Amino acid sequence: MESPSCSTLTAGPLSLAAQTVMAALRAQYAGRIHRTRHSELGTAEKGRRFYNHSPEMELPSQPAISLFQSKDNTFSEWETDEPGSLKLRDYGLDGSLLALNDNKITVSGNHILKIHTQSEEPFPMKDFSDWEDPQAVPDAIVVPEKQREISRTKKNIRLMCLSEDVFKAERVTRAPPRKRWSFSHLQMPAMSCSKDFIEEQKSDFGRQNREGSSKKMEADCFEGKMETVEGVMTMPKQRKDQEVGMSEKIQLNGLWSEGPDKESVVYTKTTNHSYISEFPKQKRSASEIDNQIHPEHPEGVKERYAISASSRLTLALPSDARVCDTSRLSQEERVCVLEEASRARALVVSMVYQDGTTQLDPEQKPLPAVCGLLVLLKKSLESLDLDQTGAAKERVLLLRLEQRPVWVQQDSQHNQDLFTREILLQMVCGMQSLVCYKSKDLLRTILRHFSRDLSWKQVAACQVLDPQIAAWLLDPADSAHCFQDLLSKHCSLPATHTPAQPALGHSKVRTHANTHTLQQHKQEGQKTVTPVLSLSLSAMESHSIHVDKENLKKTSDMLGNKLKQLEQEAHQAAGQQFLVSSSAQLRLVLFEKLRLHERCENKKLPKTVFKQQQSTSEAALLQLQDLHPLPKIILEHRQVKYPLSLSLSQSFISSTWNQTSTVSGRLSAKHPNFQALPKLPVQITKKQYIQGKEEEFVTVHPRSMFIPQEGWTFLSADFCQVELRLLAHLSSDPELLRIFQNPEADVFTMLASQWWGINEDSVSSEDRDHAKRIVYSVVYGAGKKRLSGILRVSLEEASHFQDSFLQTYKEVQNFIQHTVQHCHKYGYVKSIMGRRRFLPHVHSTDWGVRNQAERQAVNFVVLVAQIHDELLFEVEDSQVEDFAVLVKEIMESLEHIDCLGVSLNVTSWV
DNA sequence: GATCTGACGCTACGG
DNA sequence: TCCGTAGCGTCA
Repeated sequence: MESPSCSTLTAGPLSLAAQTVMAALRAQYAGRIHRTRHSELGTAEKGRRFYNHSPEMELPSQPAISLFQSKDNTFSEWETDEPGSLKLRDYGLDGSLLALNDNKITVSGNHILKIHTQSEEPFPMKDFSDWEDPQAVPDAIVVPEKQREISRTKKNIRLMCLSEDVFKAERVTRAPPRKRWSFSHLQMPAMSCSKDFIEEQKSDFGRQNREGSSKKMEADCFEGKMETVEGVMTMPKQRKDQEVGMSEKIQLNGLWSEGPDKESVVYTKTTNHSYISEFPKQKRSASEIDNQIHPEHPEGVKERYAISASSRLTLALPSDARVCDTSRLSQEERVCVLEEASRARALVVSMVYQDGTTQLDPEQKPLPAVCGLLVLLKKSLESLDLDQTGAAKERVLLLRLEQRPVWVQQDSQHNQDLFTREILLQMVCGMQSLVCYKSKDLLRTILRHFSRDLSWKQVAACQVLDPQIAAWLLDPADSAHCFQDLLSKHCSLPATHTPAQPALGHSKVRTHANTHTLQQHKQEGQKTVTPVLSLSLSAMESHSIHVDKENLKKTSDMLGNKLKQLEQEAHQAAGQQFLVSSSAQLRLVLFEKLRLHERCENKKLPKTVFKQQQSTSEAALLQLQDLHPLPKIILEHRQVKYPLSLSLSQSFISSTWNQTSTVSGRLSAKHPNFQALPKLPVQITKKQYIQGKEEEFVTVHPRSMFIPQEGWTFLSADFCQVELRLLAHLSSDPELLRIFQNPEADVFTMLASQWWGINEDSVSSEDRDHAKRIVYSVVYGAGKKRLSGILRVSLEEASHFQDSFLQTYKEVQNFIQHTVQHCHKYGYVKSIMGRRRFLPHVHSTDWGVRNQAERQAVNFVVLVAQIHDELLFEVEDSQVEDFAVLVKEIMESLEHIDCLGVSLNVTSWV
């Protein structure tokens, strides 16, 4: 409100453009695909699902081949089941199907070729007999000549040459998305089969077949919903001499003891006929439920392939005149549509998932596979009549993102794919704005879809406008959970936009800003970051980092041993058995059995936050460690335990980055949280019980578990003490500024050396880290008690340190006071980049609550770093030097923003 | 009886 | 009575 950019934006009513964009999204939301709920299905449909095919349906070659390929979340096509056959699937890091055990499989990159044998045996033993040794699998795979031929003529399909590229079990174990069992290092995917299907096979299907009926059935195998199936197979209690193929072998290997899930597929072998299994009883996925029976029988093989998820999707689409299924357009019409797209002012997009939901629906826990995009071609940003009469004028395109086997594609289908590409390129490389809720997911999908033909660099100029981010910018603390929330929160009709609702106004304003050009975005720094960032994030998520599995195995074994040893020591010291990792049990031992707290009355031991019990935290144990050997053992145990708990089971990992989850404007990462990997190496004493041997120290670097690909190098660059520099700038404290004038100086090292009275050179990284924490805690208002706890000094000393710190840096204190005052006055604080945080609690009458808000205020203003201060790149060896210089230049150039009073120093190393 | 779930405690990380 | 992220483990 006080800044010029804001006042111009907030003063006026909601702009037409903003309203239009939101209306567009709302209209799209209204036109979402209807789903049939589970409860709406007749009971007869609940247990089975099948599709009808014409009798003349033939597979393209003998033996039949089907290609499974998906770069989205899961695979998109399911092949007709042979009677009673069972399928084991596995999914890759990106959710793509890696393997399907139906008799014989082979894997190549993202492509899966499945080869049916015409065997009568559902599970010919020979095919799986070698799976115990994954290396031997290729021998079991037969690739007929004919299929090799196909692979050679159709460039899109790469058939892995078995003799050259050995099928390794590791390929199968790559990045299991969810829980699964392990089979030595081969992890088992899940199996699915429908009981009803089998039974129908026996009765209906068999009879009809004999009668020459045109019906042929296909089992629904929980398409695209692995989690319902995965890890849910219960194994038969049969004799092992009854051949049940691979699954049985697993059981024989004792792996299923880990706990089959009763609720899911139960698999049994009966003596007289085939296998019986049941559907999961509860966890029916939306896609199972939504799959509709196709009302018409498509004819012929090529059509047969068209009955995939997206065609079912089309059937489920409401008869919305605006939706234009691009697959049904003629070539001429496509040209027209392309024209129209290029003329559009903005493209409003949302992804359609395989179960018929879209990005605008509430998010499901496991995201279904993407099978299409809805693209609204906005002709103008001014028209507001979208919901009413003008609705039909603006086209909504439905683009399918599935991939079909090349050999079943007709020319028209091929053309359609080209067309889809064209539109997508228009979207990401074109001049018009791209509006998308959760744009990161969209960009990631597109990048994956075109993994070979499109680099993230090509879409770098893409102008994505994301309402989710816009809403978050307005009120980071209260982010809407789904699009509908967002709509109801910010986008009620313009009439509700009253001056009494400043927050509402803001959101619309931001949306407004989003619909405008980047120049306007530049008025507030964060807006320029927004679109670019979601692109970067999607690129980051598409990239995975290798895990050094050998190293990992070695160290985790070592840590495991150490852990056991420490456990024993702890039990000895305590004089009883107890669960070392349980803080509750430890509390009993420390404070009820040993009563250690009574022996340190002069020190106040920390309490737990909620229950005000004796804490067993590090701070508490440190105070107790001189009284008894146990605390020390526990401390070491925890030190060892943590890195072990982070053990990864994958060869490649890639985090999910969330831009909108934090109130502070930073990024957060999940699965794994790369940001929280221990930075410092952990030193572990490896005691040798063999006489005459010295104690051995082993250092574990958790971050060394990640290795660059061959020929590439990690390049890390970070800002030096951004926050403290920022504090210096904000407070204009002469002392602090003086320190930063020396580019070589490391503040924390200096402080540490002063504090402990040692030479700067002998300050260890731990000392430095310690000093860092102290400085920040003092600056951000830690109490004297807290400080004495951190420093392990008396209250007086801590108090003295605090006073002297604030005396030395007087302006810092002024700055803190000023910030608090500002917060009291306006109810919010603003960071250097213009981001606001509202802190209603500053007006609280509760002293504690108010103080907390005040601390948060100070913290927030300085917590400006949008991203953490370190950037990690994976760079080709040959370019490392040049790249390092470039990165340093770019990062240091940021100091010009807002005429920062201090220079930003960037260090980089390889 | 096995399994799931949410609250809580603690520990990393970042600043 | 520094703050704010994620993640793991225990326990009811």
